[in-house]
Amino acid sequence: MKDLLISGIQTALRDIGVNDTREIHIEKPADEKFGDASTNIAMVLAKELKKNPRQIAADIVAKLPFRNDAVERTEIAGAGFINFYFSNAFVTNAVQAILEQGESFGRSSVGAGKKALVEYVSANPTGPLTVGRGRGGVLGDTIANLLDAQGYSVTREYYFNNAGRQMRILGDSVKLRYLELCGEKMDFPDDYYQGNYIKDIAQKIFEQFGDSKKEAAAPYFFKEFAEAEIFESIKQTLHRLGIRHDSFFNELELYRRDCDEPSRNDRVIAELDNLGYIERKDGAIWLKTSLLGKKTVNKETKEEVAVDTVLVKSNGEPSYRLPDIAYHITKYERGFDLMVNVFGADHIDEYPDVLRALKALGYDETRVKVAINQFVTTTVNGEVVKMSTRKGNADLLDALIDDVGADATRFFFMMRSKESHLNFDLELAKKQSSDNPVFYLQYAHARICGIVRVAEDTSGFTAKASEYGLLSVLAAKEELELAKTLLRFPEAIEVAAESLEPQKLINYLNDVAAAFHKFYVECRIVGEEERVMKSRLYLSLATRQVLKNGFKILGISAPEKM
RNA sequence: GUGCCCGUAGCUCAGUUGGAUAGAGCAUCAGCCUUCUAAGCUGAGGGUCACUGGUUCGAACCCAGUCGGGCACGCCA
Repeated sequence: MKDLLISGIQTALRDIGVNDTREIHIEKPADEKFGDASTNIAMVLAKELKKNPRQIAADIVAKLPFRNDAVERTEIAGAGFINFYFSNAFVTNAVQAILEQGESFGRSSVGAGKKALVEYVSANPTGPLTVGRGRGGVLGDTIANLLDAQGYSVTREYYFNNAGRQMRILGDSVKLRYLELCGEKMDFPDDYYQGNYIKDIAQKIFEQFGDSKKEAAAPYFFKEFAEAEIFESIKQTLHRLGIRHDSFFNELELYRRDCDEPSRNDRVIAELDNLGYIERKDGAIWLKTSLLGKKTVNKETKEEVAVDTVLVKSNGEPSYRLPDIAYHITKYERGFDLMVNVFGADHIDEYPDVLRALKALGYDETRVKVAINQFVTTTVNGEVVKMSTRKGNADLLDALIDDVGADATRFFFMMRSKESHLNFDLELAKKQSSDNPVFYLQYAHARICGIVRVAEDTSGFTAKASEYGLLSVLAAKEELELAKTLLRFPEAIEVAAESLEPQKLINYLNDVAAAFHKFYVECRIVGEEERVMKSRLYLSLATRQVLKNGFKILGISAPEKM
């Protein structure tokens, strides 16, 4: 529809002598009395044509080429808006198309033939997932679903590191707890992992091996045992939320040297060196981000200074930025056209360095999109609970799912814009289980299922494609309003996918549910004259289809009874 | 101090990328079930869109500055 309007306006513009390919903005007016769609093109042109915008609007309208009957009438209003009113026939025909397309309604082919990689969760296996991680996981999973709906071939990836200092501390923490179980009294350092899960893992080892591991002959035994346990629990938690990954990328891959071949990390250094972006100083290897536009301000002098970034520490170990760069290169090599990274606000300073390096190496860095989500503040009875895996008082994602269920958990994480801090009151979420916002949407779906069941039982209704034409009977205000809302679904997905904001899809589905509930209250279905009843049943079925398709993308269930 | 994010109704937040009278949920108040699910619908009250300037036909949205909150600023990841 939008395309039809735009091409029509372009034709009209040509006819009145405005010849350019400017973007024509079409929007849905806030107030229904201003029609179903409107454009501000006349006001945009007013300045350069030096004419009254209303006059320009009149000129355009006079030349609009709509020969078919999709647009019933066109009006000029306000300062020069051109408002379009769709015909009922156009709207009801489009609803028929929803029923015909079924599960594929809303899907698009704009990403067809393109490969997208979405990286999310990517927590190192040092402990159970926290509530904060859950938000990124849910957002990533849904963004992947959105891109899939846009036609992309999507790979979901989890990037992790099972080496390094953090993992050593993990192994040592488990070992200490284990030795305690073996009856040895010892101090447990503050900077070790304090969580109860450490004790649980130690207990498991003790039950399995008794005190036979006391001497810790294999230095990595505790670390590896703990890693396997924790990874399993992370996957289990993700599974409860319907989050899955197609591939797990181990950071160690980037360090591996096969038969004296340089590692991927080595190659990044060598290539950057060739390009003159490497400097060796103080025993470390630096990326000269000073040449790539990185600046900061000196605290004392308040002058802007260019700064460099360490890639390899003086002890010979790469800093995390080097493997990050190498990792991204594997994404390009694997042929991805779009790479989305979902991570928390604490990584906000990291990715610009990576992008700078990629650009310097000749990669198109605009193919990388970063979706930063702000933190989740968890409160209990109004008091903020701070999260820290190390401290062990973390509010665990699993506990949250136990409390409010998977649907509500997913929904809460997505219902706020990802740039906003999410205020998740655990007590409230528990209590709210009956008037939780997710139920507003699901209730609409369940209601439709109820109506259809009654229609089947009382009048032997079964949906038949040959009867879809009865939708043309629809005429009531609430019916048409609902129908028009349903038609916006493909655009809602597109906007949500492009902005990487699942929340925009939720807002749209809220409109659908609201429009349906209003329709339900005003328009009886079962018991009405047959043609009316059926037209309303088909409208309801189309609504159910849109809700169902939307829920699938959001990863929440579509209950038939509530 | 520097960078990013946020500041909109009593509370939690939307606001279609600069449009028409700024919206929803919760909370408060007043209505709607002998008929398909009242987890719903209708209405009322509630606003200096943090503040000050600027840009223009037009600003919650863009620019500059100020105030307040969060996060990050390491040869940790």
